[in-house]
Amino acid sequence: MAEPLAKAYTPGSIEKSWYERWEKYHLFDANRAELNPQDPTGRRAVDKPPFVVVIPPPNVTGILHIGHALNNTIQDTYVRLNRMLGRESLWMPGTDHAGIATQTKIEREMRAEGLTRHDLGREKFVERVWEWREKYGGIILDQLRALGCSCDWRRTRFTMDPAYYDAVIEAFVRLYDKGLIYRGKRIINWSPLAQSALSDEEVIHKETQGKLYYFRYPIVGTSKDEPEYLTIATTRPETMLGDVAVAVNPDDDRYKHLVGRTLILPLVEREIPIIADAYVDKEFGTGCVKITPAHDPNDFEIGLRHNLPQINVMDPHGVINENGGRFAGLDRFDARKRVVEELQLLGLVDKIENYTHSVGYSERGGEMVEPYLSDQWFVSMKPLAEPALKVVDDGLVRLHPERWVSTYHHWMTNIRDWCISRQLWWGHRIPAWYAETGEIFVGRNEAEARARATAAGYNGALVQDPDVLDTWFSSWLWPMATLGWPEATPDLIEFYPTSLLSTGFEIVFFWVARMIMAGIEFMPSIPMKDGSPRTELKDLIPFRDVYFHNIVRDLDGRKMSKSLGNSPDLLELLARYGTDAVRFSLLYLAPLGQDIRFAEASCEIGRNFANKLWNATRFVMMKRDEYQAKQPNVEFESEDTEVLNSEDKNPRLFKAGAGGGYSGLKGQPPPNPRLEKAGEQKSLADKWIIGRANRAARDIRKAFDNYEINEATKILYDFVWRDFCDWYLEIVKLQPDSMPLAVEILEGILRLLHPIMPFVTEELWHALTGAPEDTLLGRDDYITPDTYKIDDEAEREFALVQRTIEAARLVRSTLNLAPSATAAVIVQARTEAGLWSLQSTSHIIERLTRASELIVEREGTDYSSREYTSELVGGDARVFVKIPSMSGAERAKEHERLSKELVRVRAQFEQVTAKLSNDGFISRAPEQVVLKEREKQANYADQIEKLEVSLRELV
RNA sequence: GGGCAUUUAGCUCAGCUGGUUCAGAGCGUUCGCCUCACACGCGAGAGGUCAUAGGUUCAAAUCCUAUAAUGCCCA
Repeated sequence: MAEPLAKAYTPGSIEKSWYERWEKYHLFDANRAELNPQDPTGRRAVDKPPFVVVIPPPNVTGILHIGHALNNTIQDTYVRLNRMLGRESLWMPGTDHAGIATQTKIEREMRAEGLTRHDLGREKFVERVWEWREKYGGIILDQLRALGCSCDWRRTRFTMDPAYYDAVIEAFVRLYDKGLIYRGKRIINWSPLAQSALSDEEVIHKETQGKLYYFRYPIVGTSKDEPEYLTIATTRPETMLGDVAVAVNPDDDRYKHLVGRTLILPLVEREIPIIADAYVDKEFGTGCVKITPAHDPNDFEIGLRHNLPQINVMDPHGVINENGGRFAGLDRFDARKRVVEELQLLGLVDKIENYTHSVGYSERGGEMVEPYLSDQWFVSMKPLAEPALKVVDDGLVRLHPERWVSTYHHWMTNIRDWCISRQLWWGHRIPAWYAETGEIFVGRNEAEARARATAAGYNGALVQDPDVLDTWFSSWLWPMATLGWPEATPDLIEFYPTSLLSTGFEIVFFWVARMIMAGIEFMPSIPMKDGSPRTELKDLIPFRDVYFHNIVRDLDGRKMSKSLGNSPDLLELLARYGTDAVRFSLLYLAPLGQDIRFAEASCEIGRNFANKLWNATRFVMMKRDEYQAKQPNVEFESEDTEVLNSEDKNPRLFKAGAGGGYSGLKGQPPPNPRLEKAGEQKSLADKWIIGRANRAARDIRKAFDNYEINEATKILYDFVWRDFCDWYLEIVKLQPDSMPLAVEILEGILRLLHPIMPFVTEELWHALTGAPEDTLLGRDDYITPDTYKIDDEAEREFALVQRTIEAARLVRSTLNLAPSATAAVIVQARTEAGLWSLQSTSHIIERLTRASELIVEREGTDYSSREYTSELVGGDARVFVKIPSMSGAERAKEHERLSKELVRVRAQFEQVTAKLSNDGFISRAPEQVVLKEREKQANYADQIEKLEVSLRELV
């Protein structure tokens, strides 16, 4: 006999010990069948495709926040669900090296010691980063364990692992050799703080209150009747030092005639041309735009079109350089002031207006980003984007929610080249070597670069590019490289493409789109399982389904973030409420495509639910033991039996997938002594709960399939709490022979819940079934619904019983009857079928309405009187409760209640009557609907009559 | 400026394909209860002009149009 359970659920110790056992018995280990026939899990489904998820690699410097908790709970739920469905399930964990974030963190640490990275030198610095990562890099993975994540930890990968490093270099070399990677001078987003380029995606544009300055540039050689100046407008005065032209719109009649003339650039005294370019907006400012190719991306493009020079006036620290003449040495913001001041002295400032415009800031450091001309490496995106767009358009890769497809489409068709070089030391060093001649040789290592140089006839010195690659240039290979790419490893062949990617939509372009491109570009070199070439897009894509999870906000709608300080300490939250509770609560609150408003107290939903489940199990176990003591012929056993495996001998009422499982019940349930219908073995309540259980199981699967995770969670919550606990367990107290069924339903509930609440369900399942320690629910079968057992008729019939009981309770409550007090109850059914339902459950009604005596009969006698008060059960039944000692005050209260009801019913009667007197309705609405309305009308009329009698008699 | 989404009870949100006694759940709140699993609980109640204005329809929380507010993405 099992140990009695504690009165309340305390998660702490249970969680730790179960996680250890799951690892001990290899629950999380995914294995390739043909490679490992002696699989320790002893369960292999070669006939089903594997289920694979790669974790969005958390940043090594990070700690788990609430958004991670949600995303990883979603992944774990799907992985565990599919594992229980018998698919070989792999959840690949790992972290990325987060170039900028990590380097910044270490440098900050060093600053405290008075050191810079240059004091250490590149090699020593990188060594120090590695030391840091050995020490702290695993923290976030341990936190994922605390969350219950069932990752295959043996396979944990890091983007700087030697093999992964090589994969990144391999990808670079292949793209370079194909001509898809090039080096060039471009305007990039420069962070003066990080001293590095940032990709477009790392820059956040914010509306910023600035000024619009109007400057006059003197025109060269003006005649008397011409204006002396051309006035331009700019938000960044300091860049005028690098101006090389002023552009006007070719259709602008105001300036048409000036095109081809020249201006004197004030302060610098450089003569620059007036050009015409369609880019210029006639309406903006004065219609004249200064052109600074080295400091503005649009100007850069115009400069190229017009063969203009590029004059860079700033150094990497944002300080004006020698090209700025006497302004050299000034910080960019000081230079701005000085330029304006000097122009004012010259009388060349026309006006200065307040102006709100969009300015780029670094996502990471928050500093203002400088558009900056420099030598960088780029990936040509157009050729990669095309097929990556197609696979989403064609539905080979499905996005959830689907509306992201159009956003994806828009981005992919307007894609710009990807700047992949970063001026950092921590990361994958660009495998390019420069010759003294200026030639570039790219190779997988120095030897290869040297060989290529030699082949090209160069034998001099080679110097490697000092820069590293963008972190995303490594993580875009994540689904492939974690499985072994570029080698055709068995893992890669078995588990690629993966099944599901769950991530936040804010990185759809950083990461999701690029992984799709990488898969299509690089996977053709990996053969299929049967050795044939991999050619079809469906085999090249990195994943089938992409789920964009919700953003977690606080109750004020602000995004939870470290900087705002509104994000709860997750580990503390897990400790306080229990991991299962937090997981359940997050999923319960997470509708598809909507943000979550989360407060710590939201975790009470899950905590209370876990406790409810715990107590339901505790109760069922107690009752089962009692029942067993009285029914020695029915054995509850912990061992699985062949009987349960055979559908013919014992069709289970609510059954786990393929293998049966542990209901703790051996043999057939005994015949139920309360037979309601000839030939029927099960009571109405039994048929009802079986139907409800199978309905829930069906709807849950459907919800999971549609990524309506919160829907699945709600169905479970309602079924367990409302149907099973509120009703069925109360009934089991009254019909003990339903005990075996209750055990079976509960056992199924634990299975259904396990992917969401793995700890408590595993614990309770073992307590309930007595399964041995190494037999894990997490590896057992999920519930396969039998839709034919969904019993609409039983649900209708039982609903009448429920509503009848509720009606009686309402009367009792209105009259302040203590729960312990009993009263005589008369239940009248309107139809024969209703009568049967109510009679067959009279033992239930009697108890749950606290009836001292109960009469169930057909409608007829109206008992309304000073002793009897009544409540209508819709139009289907009526309940009388006998209160012989009703006081005047109580009668008044009851009178008020019934009067209100009468008002309500009359209003409904009016409404239906109005509808039915509408000729349009009668003639155009479907016959069924009209009939139903007529029925309603008759019903309401009847109810009105009854209420009127009741009210009269009550006085 | 372009696009997407949201607006239903005090709060957080369901309500799918127009018609189910359609206006719901949880939290909060009010009343009564330690009713032999659970006070992290049980029973009962109060509480909403479904953002606004039009339209389609026999019939609109639901479909269409416009407007407003809020949020996000892109420029």
